[in-house]
Amino acid sequence: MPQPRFELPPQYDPHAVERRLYQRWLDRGVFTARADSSREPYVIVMPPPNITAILHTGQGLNNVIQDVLIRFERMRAREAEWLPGTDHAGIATQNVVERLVAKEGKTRFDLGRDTFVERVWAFVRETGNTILEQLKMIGCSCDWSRTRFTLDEAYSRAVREVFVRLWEEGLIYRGHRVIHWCSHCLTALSDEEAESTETDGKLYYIHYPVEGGPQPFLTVATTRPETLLGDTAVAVHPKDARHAGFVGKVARLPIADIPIPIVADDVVDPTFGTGFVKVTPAHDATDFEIGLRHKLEMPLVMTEDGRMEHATRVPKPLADLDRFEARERIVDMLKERGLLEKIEPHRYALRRCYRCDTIVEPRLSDQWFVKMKPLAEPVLTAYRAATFRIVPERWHATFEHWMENIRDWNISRQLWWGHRIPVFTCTQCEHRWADRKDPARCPKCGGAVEQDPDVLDTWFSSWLWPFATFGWPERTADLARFYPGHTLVTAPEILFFWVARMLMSGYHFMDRRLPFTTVYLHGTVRDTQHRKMSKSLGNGIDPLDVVRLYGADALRWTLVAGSSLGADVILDPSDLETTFAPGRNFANKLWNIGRFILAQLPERIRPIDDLDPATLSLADRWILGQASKTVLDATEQLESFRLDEAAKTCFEFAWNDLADWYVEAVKPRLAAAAGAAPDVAAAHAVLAYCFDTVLRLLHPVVPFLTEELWQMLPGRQADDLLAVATWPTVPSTFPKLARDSEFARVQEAISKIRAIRAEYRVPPKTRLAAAIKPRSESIRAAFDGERDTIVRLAQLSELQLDGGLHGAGAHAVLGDGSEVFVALADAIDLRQECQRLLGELTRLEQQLAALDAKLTNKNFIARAPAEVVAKEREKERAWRDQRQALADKLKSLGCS
RNA sequence: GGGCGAAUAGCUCAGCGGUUCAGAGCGCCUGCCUUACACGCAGGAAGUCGGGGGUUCGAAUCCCUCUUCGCCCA
Repeated sequence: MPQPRFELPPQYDPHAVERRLYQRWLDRGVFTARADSSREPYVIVMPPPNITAILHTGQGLNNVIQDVLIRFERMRAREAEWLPGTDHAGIATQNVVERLVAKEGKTRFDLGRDTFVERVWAFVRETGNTILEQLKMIGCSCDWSRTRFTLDEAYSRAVREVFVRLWEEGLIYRGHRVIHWCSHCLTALSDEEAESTETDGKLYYIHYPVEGGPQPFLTVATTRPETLLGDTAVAVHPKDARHAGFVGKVARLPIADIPIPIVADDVVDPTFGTGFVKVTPAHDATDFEIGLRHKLEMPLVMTEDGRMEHATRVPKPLADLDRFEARERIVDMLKERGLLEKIEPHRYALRRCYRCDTIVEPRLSDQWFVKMKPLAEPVLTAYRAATFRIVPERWHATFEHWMENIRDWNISRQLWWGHRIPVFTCTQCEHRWADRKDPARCPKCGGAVEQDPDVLDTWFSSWLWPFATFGWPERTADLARFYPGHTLVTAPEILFFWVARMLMSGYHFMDRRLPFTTVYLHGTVRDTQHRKMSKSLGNGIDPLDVVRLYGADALRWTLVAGSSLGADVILDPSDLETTFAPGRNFANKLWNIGRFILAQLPERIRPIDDLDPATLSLADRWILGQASKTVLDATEQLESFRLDEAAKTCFEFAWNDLADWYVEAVKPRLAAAAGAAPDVAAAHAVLAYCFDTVLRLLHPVVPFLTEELWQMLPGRQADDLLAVATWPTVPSTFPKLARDSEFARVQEAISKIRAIRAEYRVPPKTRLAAAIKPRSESIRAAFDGERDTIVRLAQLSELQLDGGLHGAGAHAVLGDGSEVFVALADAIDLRQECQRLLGELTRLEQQLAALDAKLTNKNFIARAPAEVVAKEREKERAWRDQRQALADKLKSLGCS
């Protein structure tokens, strides 16, 4: 026996290979796309994680999916660009650093704006690359040479350019209206950032005394009693007959004791509460509209940090109280005055800050807005014209609905960390304009200028990600080459925040070219109770723990194979062992398949298409056919984003076909390989080809393990890398090799014999004599050709193909009617044997009865497609053969 | 209140009109350390495909409805 070329440990050790291989890929620059390449580009831009983020499983899933796609296309000879980067995350980052500053007993106001911002920069410089480094640990093949940050100088120029252009186009305006305000972050939020959650709250019914009305008081219902201090009217629906007599009268606001008008307005929902609605224009968006229509006062009765404050409206005991304390106090005061009718439980949507979870307060203020309709409409049209698509398709309605009902975007944030809004105001002539450069003087009067103190919403920079990252507004080679991109992979949570806006900015600023052709929305990672994994719930899984325990490939495999297109991924944080066993087990299996095959292969292997088909066994032809099918299926599945199916297709080929059957079947041939018989050369060539092929197919999902094994295949050059090897295709010679499916008969015969052995408890090492009586001469040839395989895999001492064996034994019938006999002598129990065969016969007769009913049904014959009918007839023939064979067996055994 | 999705083996999920179609992985049972792998091999048990109604020659698969759960938008 020749010396094996490798001595490999029986268990795959991911840690030994991952770091080394990743470094090798980096050194060879295989992740770096070239703008001057002649290859067709394939571009993915990574959803930039927050600069402060550390990797969680959801991002792991997101990035592994992207990596599978980019590696697949890279192997398909596309110029693959996967652009990584981070997002400055205004609110989140500022919050993190504020907490650090707080530990020193200070606030950002103590430090002052410039010092604080410098502090954030220092923090970002120190920790900002954490998550990108973590992506390397899980194998992500990003083009690190093009890593971007939304506050990079060049990127900031793009943000400013976009702002100024929109300003010039009249799409940016100053709005005086009620916005969502976070009293913790002290900033305005967009509609999307104020997340609404169903909440169990209370509905308070409050009496407002009325002067000269039909009754001495009216009753309003509210969820926020403390806001009544800001009421400037009570409204009813104009057609509400119950309350018509009140309109035009004056109510007295409880506690504040201020007269307010009773008005009629269409927006009042007469079915809500009592039909009377308190109107608080400065603290409710709907009430603000009512206020405008009725020219009401709009007093703010709260401070920016959520405390009650107003010179005349907020009385002493309430002044300076937090809004929720004030609510309790006001309720008490109303009770004392007999003005609280009742409190009812009430379920309603409450908005919370998406960064700090504080309950958002609607608040009247001045903010910068972007007019969205002109940006959204062309994208909607393009979408309807199928210029790009969303997968899975079910997001269609959600996307359209949001785009159709798009609302203007509040882009100012009262923060310090971010892109300062480039709007300048002259302190003398009050001229106001947006500028690409910081102006020293007012261009109109030469007066001193002041810049708007606010910064832009972070999403106002990330919506430019697909082109600002490539150098826009400069006309760079990168931009020409890598815009527009192809696939955007993200979670549905940010479909509106980010995806829709990128589509709009891309269309608007990049000559009506959308930034990608496909938006792939994947699922959410949840625990076994279907709760989203989160830091606050403590139900997260640290992907790097998984890497340490089981390796990056096991993590990747579990995530990819475990999530079908767009479906949520359920993982058990309390049992990593069970959760990631499939990935670890498969990695180890593949390792061991390699361990065996690599030990068998000589230095020189015949190329697969050099083989003379005449020298191929049935098993050879079968496995090559399975390989072809696997290549075609896996490719098609990856192309249509069904990554889990692609993974499983390869899994089944590697494990069920190659390892369980082919490798076992060729062992005798390999063992007998003293000389260089053509038979052995063929086995080597087929093994090498199949293993090489499946490594290529699996590389996008489990890159480390496959690269490591692939390096060891014979004939590798020193600088060959699987990461840039070509994607398999089916050789043109294969169809005529692969046509034969007769190996399935051999498998079935072996399985039947094994089942008999198990049933009669034959010890594994005991070899039995067996006979097969083939149904036809061609079937006989198949069994004859794989005689050694059957003998080996069924643990036989001999195999006769002409029914030569008689006596006590067990019987079985194959699908095609061929008969199997296993000699068991004393071990046989005739009653058991009869029962078993009778059971099979009964099952078969039931199936046949159902089939007969189908075939005698005139409607079926008439209406079902001819090929379906033909297939059923064929099936019936085979089953009748089986039944006949079984009946004969029963008769010959004397069963009754 | 409107929209979307899910409900299939103990668990996590595939299958979404016709192939013995009721499947996979994990778990479970039986037997095996058969010189690639016990993270393995062989054999096996296990589900009236959430309930009801309909369309069809034929329904886990399409339609309606109900129940439960989840998500999004008011």
